[in-house]
Amino acid sequence: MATIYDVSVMAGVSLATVSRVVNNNARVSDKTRRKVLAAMEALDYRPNAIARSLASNRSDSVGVLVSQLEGPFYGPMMAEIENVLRGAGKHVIIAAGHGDEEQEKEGVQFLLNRGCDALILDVEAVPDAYLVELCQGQTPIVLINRYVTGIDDRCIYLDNERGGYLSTRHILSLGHQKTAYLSGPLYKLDVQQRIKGHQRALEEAGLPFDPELFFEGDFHEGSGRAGMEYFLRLGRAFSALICANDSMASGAIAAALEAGLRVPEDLSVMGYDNVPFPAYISPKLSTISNPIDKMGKMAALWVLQHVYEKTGTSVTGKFMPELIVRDSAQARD
Amino acid sequence: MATIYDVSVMAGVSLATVSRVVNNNARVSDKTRRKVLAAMEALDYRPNAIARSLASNRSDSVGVLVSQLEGPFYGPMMAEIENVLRGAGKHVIIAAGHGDEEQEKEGVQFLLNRGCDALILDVEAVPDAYLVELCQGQTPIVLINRYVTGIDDRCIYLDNERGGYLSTRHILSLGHQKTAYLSGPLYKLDVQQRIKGHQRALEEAGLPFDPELFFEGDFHEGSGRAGMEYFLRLGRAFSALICANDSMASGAIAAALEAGLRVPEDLSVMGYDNVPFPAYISPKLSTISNPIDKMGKMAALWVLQHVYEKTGTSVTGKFMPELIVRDSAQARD
DNA sequence: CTGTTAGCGCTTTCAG
DNA sequence: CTGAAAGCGCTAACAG
Repeated sequence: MATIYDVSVMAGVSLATVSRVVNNNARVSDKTRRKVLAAMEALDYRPNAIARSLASNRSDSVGVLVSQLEGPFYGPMMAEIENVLRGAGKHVIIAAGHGDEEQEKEGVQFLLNRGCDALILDVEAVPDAYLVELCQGQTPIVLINRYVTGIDDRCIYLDNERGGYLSTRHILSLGHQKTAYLSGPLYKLDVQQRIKGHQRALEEAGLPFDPELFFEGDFHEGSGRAGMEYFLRLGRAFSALICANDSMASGAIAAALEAGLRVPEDLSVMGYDNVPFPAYISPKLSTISNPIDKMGKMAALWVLQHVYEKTGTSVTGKFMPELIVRDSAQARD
Repeated sequence: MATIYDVSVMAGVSLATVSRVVNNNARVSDKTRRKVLAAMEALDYRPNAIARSLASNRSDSVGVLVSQLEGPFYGPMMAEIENVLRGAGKHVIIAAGHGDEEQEKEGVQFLLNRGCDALILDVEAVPDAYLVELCQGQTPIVLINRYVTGIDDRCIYLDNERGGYLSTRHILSLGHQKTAYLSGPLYKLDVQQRIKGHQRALEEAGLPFDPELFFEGDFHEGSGRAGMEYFLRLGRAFSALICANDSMASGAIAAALEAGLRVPEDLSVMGYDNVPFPAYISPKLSTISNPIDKMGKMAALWVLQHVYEKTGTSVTGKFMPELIVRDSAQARD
């Protein structure tokens, strides 16, 4: 691999001059530039990113930490981040936190040690205080999918209370009175907020919240099945099931169908997140939009503006969910 | 940020000694080691990965290039790679190639310049020759989802001809005579192989391949819809649709249902890939397993063995697809 | 406009 | 077992 030194020798100039033409950040005479470019070409010179980082203390790369790589949720987000950043000549280093505090912290350290110019974090297990402290550090941080007071300006998040409210209000407006709720892990803030919205809609309609018709799942299909089976065993009547995400809704529907229920004729089901797949299969899932991809894009734009000083559209932190009516929920007869 | 120098001063030893205890690769007296560890602790010292890479010419990170970040397909693969590597203290840098030759090459360059110790590539647009040359270079390469003669030992791939064969044979064994084929992009090798397998099954059954009942999609749901609509407009009779992946199968089923067809009563549909979602919704998709996650794991193991010299299970390159019978295809009445 | 010269933080011979 | 010292490839003052 040719180094900057090889190029400088071949072009008959100094290291510094080669560096200047590579970085295109200082005046170089046209003639010299041409000589250098020719040498670079001849030697197939590629600047060593590592050395450059060490010397300049920036890496033209931003770190992204997501809780998981698989599943339908984070893909679109990562794709958008990568898109925006790649367009600006920056690169993305991805790590996974697996929803575990230790692993999340480790991932952050890894990205920091690798000299990322900024971090985009989707973390759920670390405490707020840790994040506040992190924001004090040298490396700029953006939080996605989480709201932390004190560092509001670094947060890009969905109004989950509203999402929960919209979902339940839709069900109630269809005439359902008895509803079951299939929740995500209760320690997660967004889960709590979705429940809050659910309860607000109930209250507004003068309906009680029934803690028995409530099941705490883990956001995966399997726990959707488990939840449905639990509700069925309970033997309590309910005509609608409100789920905290689409994956669990899918699992629940599968279990319901297997138990001989028709969806939506016998049971209406609401999802949440508007993940791509369920829209394509029967019954199409009614759900709440969660523009996670747009949030990813926004995070990337924030980084571009604040770290790389590109100007552009202004960045907004709070996103609004929307009701998406399809076929899995219908009016109660 | 504390540097190795700060630690050496505080511990009253030389840089070299600190380096030795950090890397744990040379004998250091217990007493010295303790002093150093204490100093590291006190200063909250974190080795700078960039500097370490520059000096040692290895980065403890491996680059992964996938064609796309979104979609249900690559998530599980990346997750497995990350899992295996993280378990060995290595890290993953992910880039996307978007199925475009320029972007794929750029991505490879990026990963190379970042000093990755090895590359795991899922590329589709670059020519074989490029890959062969790449394998000549310093950085070890593993190819996933692609077979290139000459570098067989670097390839981890699925027997797609067999997958195509299994899918079609299943349909024919159910008594279907008229089948339509919804293909992926024809320039892709695996697509061509799936078609080959399809044709072999047809031939074996003494049935002709009908080029009219053939549609080239792009592997996304939208083209599944488009394909179905195309076949419907054609007005030709067929009782089964064989798809080159699950996403297109989902789209096709959606379009079929909207057109008033029942699946599988009026139309049997086969998918390919065994992506998570379609299993959970009605009708559950019959498909061909594509153990992409296992292939990812295998690639990571290869790297562990060949690059980091960890021993372990032996690595096999060729994976066999399996038929997964669910509900979207049934016997013709 | 161009060259010289210190480093960036760490690893790695080579002596001792 | 430990220390001194020479880089890894590049950037960024500072002179000229």
